[in-house]
Amino acid sequence: MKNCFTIPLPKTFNLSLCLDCGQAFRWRNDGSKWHGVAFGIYIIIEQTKTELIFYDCTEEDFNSIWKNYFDLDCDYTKIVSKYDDNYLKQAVKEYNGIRILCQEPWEALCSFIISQNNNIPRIKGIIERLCEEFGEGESGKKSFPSAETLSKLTVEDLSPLRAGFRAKYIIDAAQKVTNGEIDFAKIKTEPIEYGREELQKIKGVGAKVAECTLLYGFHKIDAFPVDVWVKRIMAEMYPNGLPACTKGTEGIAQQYLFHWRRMQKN
DNA sequence: ACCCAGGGTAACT
DNA sequence: AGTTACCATGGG
Repeated sequence: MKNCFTIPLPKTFNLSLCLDCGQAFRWRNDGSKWHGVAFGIYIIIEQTKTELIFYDCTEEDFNSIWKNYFDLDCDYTKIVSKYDDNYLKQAVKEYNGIRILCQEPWEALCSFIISQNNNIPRIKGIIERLCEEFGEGESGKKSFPSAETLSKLTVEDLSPLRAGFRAKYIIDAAQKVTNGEIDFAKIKTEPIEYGREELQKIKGVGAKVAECTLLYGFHKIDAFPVDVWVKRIMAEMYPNGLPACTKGTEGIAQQYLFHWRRMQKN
């Protein structure tokens, strides 16, 4: 039995906001604790006033997975302190501690293919069924199914997911990733424009899904996904574009604005 | 019954 | 090059 691993609470960090702001879809909360799976590892995490507790977690697992997953080497305090306009300041004031998680590229790609013309509760349901049906491990703790696994399936095989017209897109993405048509290693190292072009070769991947994949799966924090909420934000608040203080970190500004706008009624 | 959801595609002007 | 119907599904 592993022990738990505890670290002092990082600055500009809020566990609930990181896990439930619409960037990752496999986390559930149970009182003050959050549980979920990333990189094939099941974990329970709790944030207290002063600490972050990783249950059943070794220091090795923390260093090799969770430290990176929560982007703990990035100084978000420095980034958000640059915000010099009232909307961004307000979003950070209300939702301080959102970070861009470093998810697995395939999980991010597949998840945001599922997200198209869909809502977050339903996205979570489809992904949960996807993992239960085709992932590996104990029920409730299963890994996200690999592209290789899904590449061998048919649209009919995916019918239990109730993913609708997105099922064929999932299969096409899995095949292109598995047969090397899409090269994740190169997308990671090349400038963002390369990933934009490559990812959109997948059926059902347009500009927005590509942008989400680059932001959440490849940690390209200058990616700027524009969904219906961000579209509203840009029309209502930034008709002349994002303020200059977000240059190079547009994806982080996007996450604060997206969550802030989505949480307010109307 | 109608509208919307972290959109994209194909078929139109 | 810029619009528009349509795509499955489920909640409000």
